[in-house]
Amino acid sequence: MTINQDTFTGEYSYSIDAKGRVNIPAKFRQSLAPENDQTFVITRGMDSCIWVYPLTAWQIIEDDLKDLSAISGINRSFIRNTVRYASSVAFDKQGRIMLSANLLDYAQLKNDALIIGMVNKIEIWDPKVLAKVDNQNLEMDSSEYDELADKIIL
Amino acid sequence: MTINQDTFTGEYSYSIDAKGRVNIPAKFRQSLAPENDQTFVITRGMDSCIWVYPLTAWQIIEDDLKDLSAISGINRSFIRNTVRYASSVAFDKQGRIMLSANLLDYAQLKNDALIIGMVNKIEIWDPKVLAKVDNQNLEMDSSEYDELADKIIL
DNA sequence: ATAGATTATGGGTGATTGTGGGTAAACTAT
DNA sequence: ATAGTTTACCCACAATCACCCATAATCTAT
Repeated sequence: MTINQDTFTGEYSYSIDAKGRVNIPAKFRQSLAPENDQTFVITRGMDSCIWVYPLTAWQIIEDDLKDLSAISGINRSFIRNTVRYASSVAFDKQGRIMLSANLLDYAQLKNDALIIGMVNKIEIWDPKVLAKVDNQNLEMDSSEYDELADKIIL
Repeated sequence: MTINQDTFTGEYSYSIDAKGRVNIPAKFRQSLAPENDQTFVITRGMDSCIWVYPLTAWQIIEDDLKDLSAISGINRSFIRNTVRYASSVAFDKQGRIMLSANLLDYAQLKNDALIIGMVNKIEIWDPKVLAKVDNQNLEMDSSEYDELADKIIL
């Protein structure tokens, strides 16, 4: 029934239409807390994908950034790189959000999108790009993986 | 739809016309709090760019500057360089502000401008200048950067 | 199994936005 | 004062976007 709010799990396959719109899975929309006002913040992910945050989760990040003094050059460049590609988007009556050409290009998205719940955020991938990244990860040394396994009991 | 007021994110590409006018992104104009009276304060940034503050935010900075001791040389030069070139500008019916020849020259702006939301302020860059600064930052020592990344969980 | 509700996808249209230019008032410098 | 320059305000247009409706596929509940 009602699981944790603003928490997302599962993988969904959607299409991107000619206008650059993509559907947010109904389950994700339903678990979005009301105070988000049907609004997400989308930005570049650290891999070649798009990150999607609930609005309120992103505002916490912004508040942290506000506390950084702009006198420090490192702070300025950190703020710039974090915020630069972020924008808030409300989903329409059909549950879709619009993706900018910039983000579509960055994530190499064309017609199809894989949408993945990442607990506190959502990732939007091009299927082929994700498959490639998955393969690279398989070849990685698994020691780091084991480290995590100690921390998180499945 | 009402996100945080006086908070800016995202990157936008605009052109500077022959009269030295540049558009403030519609999203930024909308998130500007009404008490600012459609007015920003523009001044030289600490990088080669123009900083744009909501009027009320700038007034707070001025108050803070009053409290800074003038004994410190750093303080004096900071006050001098930030306040010296500051002026308030209201945007016109089309949402544009005028940039003085002095500021255009400082930021090496010609025909194109990248406008970046920096949470509590806005930066106006020449695209090539920003690209160069981005590259310099990549080469910088990243330990301080990692420290920030530890504090602010994305 | 069937009817009703929900969901995914496509398209149309009016409003908004970005950009260019025009004109008259305000200001400068002779 | 006058001529030249700059600024403020106005209108125009093309491109984009937000919002609405339509339809087919899928899910839900009896």
